[in-house]
Amino acid sequence: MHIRMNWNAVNFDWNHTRAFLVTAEEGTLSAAAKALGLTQPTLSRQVSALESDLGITLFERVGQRLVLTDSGMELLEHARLMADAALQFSLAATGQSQQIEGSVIVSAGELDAAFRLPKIIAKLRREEPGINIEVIVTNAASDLKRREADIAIRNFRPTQNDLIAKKLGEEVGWLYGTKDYLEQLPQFTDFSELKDIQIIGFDRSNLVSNVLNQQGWQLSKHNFKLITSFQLLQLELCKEGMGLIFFPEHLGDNDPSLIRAFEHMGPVIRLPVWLVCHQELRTSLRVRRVFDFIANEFSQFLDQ
Amino acid sequence: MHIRMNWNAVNFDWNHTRAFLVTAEEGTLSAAAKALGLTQPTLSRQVSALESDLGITLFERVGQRLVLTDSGMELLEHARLMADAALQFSLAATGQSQQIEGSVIVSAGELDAAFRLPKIIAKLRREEPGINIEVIVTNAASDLKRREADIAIRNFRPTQNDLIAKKLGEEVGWLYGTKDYLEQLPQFTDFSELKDIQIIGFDRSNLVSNVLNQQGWQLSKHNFKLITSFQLLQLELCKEGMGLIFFPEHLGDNDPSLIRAFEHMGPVIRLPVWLVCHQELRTSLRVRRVFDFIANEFSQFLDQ
DNA sequence: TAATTGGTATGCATATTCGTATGAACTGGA
DNA sequence: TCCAGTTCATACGAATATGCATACCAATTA
Repeated sequence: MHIRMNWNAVNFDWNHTRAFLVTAEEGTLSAAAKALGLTQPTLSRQVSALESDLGITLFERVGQRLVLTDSGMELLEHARLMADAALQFSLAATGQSQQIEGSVIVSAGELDAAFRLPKIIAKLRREEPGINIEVIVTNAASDLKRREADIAIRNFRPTQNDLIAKKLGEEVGWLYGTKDYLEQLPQFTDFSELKDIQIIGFDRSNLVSNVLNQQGWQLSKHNFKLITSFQLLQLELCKEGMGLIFFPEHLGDNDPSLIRAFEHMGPVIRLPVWLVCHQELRTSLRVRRVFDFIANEFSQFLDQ
Repeated sequence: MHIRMNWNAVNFDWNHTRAFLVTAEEGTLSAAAKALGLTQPTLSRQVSALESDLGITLFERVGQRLVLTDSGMELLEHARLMADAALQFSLAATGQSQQIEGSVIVSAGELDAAFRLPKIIAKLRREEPGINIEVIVTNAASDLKRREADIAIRNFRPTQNDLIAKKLGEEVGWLYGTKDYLEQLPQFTDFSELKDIQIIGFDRSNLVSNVLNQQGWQLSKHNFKLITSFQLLQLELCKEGMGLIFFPEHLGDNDPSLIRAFEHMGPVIRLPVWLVCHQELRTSLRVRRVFDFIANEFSQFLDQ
């Protein structure tokens, strides 16, 4: 028995709802337009049309800014849910897509993006010219659930169970420095004799120093006089002899201007490297191809 | 900190998703078209466009019927969820819409209330049956700030800068009288010969006589033996041949019993007509709707 | 006060989408 | 086999939505 459904309630322009949502989230029509690849007048008219359709004023036009009305705030929640559903739809659609042509978004850190991905992507492009690759370079982990990326390279095991992940190996990290910098360090028998050593840090969090101090170092803020989260700048500062950096083994060893510091103490840290992907995308031929390709190629850079 | 969202994943045509859903649920494009108030070719194209966008075949065109593919069936679930969200959005919207309670209060003068508003309100009621109109008829300007009215028709530019106003045009005012009354007036070459002419006045203020005297008349209290601020009484008294009245052009010309007096001298006065609105225009679509409607309809009565 | 910046709304030419009309393919029954 | 009744796809003129240019407005800066 077929139930005759009533579609009247959903018979409004869903795209206008998206226009409303993105405008509310981005704060301005202009920003929303840029985010959606449309123009500001179009967004303006779409939002107005939605207001007219619903019989509700969603935004107060106060001065140069749009401010959500109470009604608008109420509806924004529902619009978010609708967008979530749309996102799931999109994910599922990409997962169902069996055509190899299309684009895949890969999220990676700066070092991977700069030193390892170029060759991998070049090789992939040669083998699969139909696949376009977009690389998002970020320190923070991209949100795969929000679909900021299809595939991500990460240094921790993913927790969310709707993600599929493959451990590619382990990243071995050493401290590196220039030959000159290391030679001018005092011969030491105790870590306290290295109190003036300079390490170029990531940020003000004590992540690196904590790890090192656990191994007997006695590091404080004194030892991190240069701080940047941009790792390529860290590298160049190190090459200028400004201090040591924390760097992956395969990259550091291949750079003739870098030398392992305190090699006899062994590597500073071993980090797992995971390749992560949304579960829905497992069935996508295209995403799977890129996933497997990166997994295969990446291993050469890692300890197994 | 503001999280920069990625809207690419939801940047497909949501309406096409609805087209797909309804088509799948209804079984045929024709039925879906009827359900959505569209036509079958439109649905056909929207579904095709979605298939093209996603790179997926949603339906197998087998014979006269569309049959869902496996991918289509998979995606149908997600489309349903999206429609559920859309339904909730719609329900919330209509709830919010009805939550804007109270009627729209319009303030107008007697002449506008008696002669011009009836047709406008009737037409508005036909187009917007949900909007109740309350009309406040007053000579004095209603205080919008105290919300004695939402919308007011006025003859002067509003001073309070937080009110929204729109100039509708200009009211052209003449002196009118009955044919009989005008014919019994003496032929005159000088205003002094009209010292017994009767003009039905508004009140004891000299507003009208001042204006006329500036144009060469020599009027005094003698000429205002009948005074009432009730303009409809003025009109009826005039029609009884009791004297002249000061009356808007479009109203006077349309009344067969009235004739312009001293037409060769030109209109007595031109007054601007402003439509002014309470702050609530910003939050209430209904107020805005009435405002725009009156603004549009009123123009026919005025010089631009 | 004037210029600049960053925002929204509007007029207009254009590109896209839609509806009407029509055609083609399939189903079921005479 | 033919016909009536469906259904989906295509062509084309009309309606609609879009983008560009611009007006306009508020806030900030010189």
